Amino acid sequence: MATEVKQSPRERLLEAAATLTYRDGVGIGVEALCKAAGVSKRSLYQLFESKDDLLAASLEQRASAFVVTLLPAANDGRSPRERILHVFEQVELQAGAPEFRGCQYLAVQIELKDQSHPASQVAHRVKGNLTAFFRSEAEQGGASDPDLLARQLSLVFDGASARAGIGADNLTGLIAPTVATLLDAADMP
Amino acid sequence: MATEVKQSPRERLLEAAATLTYRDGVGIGVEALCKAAGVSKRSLYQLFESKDDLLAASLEQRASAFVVTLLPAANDGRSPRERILHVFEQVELQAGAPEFRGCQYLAVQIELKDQSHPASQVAHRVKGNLTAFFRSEAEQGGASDPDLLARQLSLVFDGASARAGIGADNLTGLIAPTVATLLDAADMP
DNA sequence: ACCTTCGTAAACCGATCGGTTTTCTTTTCG
DNA sequence: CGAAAAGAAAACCGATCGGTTTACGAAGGT
Repeated sequence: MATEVKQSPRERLLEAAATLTYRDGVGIGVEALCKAAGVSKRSLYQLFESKDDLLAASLEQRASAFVVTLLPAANDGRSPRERILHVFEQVELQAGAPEFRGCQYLAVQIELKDQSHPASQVAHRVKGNLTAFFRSEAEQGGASDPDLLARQLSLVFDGASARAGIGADNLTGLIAPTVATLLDAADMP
Repeated sequence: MATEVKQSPRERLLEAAATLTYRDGVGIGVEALCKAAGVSKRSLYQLFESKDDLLAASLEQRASAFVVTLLPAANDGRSPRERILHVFEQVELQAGAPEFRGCQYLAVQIELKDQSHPASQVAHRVKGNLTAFFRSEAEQGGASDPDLLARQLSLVFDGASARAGIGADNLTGLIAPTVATLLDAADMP
């Protein structure tokens, strides 16, 4: 039983917004968004309050895909250390793709420069969730300072995806040893 | 003897471009730039080819201030380890300022999303210079893998300033132990 | 004093911005 | 089938974009 093959205008708009905003930035015009989604501007403004609202909603929807792609399954048999390393393996994997441009949640916040923008707040929450995941695993794994380790891992996550996104580093042979060093220093087996 | 107290239109434009672009993003209009600089659009386009050219030139000029602020003096008596730590102390210091928005060179590259843009290329070079500084100090300090260490430190630099810039972390108690851990792991005394 | 140079202010250009409205076609459902 | 709702296409709105041009005032050197 397949899920609907046909996407609703709403779904097409959300997908187009996520894709084009990621590629071209939040400055992308609504005209281009509508064209890519095959949806009229009229429909857009019936479904969403504004372009900002659409952007926030598209980030919100992508959040689930974001965690599904990066995070390990809820209770696989692996150790917290392995589960943390899994996240960074995924990052390195994604960074290999030619269209990779870094973490979209970080990019949106940097581009908007307005913490009160609805899309910025969604991005802030998503990033907070990732840090919370790291902290939870750190506690589970008996890290000496779970909070510090979670912040360090988040820092590496953002630094790595940002530098890969701007072409400053290709990450090969970089993330794994860095994360391992931090985990070791936190006495996390 | 003081340098000219009066700034030329060129200098005022470069400063306004750096300041306003950092605060509002590269999407800032030329009208606003001219107004802030107290310079007419006519003069702008006599002094610079285009807005993109002005942006690139302003980043170029700020590059020297960037290194002067962050990097230690050429041959102070300190050890490479201390000289590296000095950079991160400066970052943590800057991040405390309320108007801090992260590294402007990273922000410009993320906002432009175009590696061939003249301003992106300036930013790329500046970032490369910082990595080169780290590598040079790492070699001087006898790090086991100077190239790896330099990439790790650049990653921490960008991750830290980005996360501080978007308000995801205030960096207190984070950078120093992280950098120390990486230096230790590289056997750099 | 004169003329040239430099620079500001402001009008102007076509294009595009986010957003609204009108018109016409397609779909849906009783 | 026929009415009603949905949606696409496109004209339209005022504002603003990057960039050009015109017109006029304030210097500067001789």
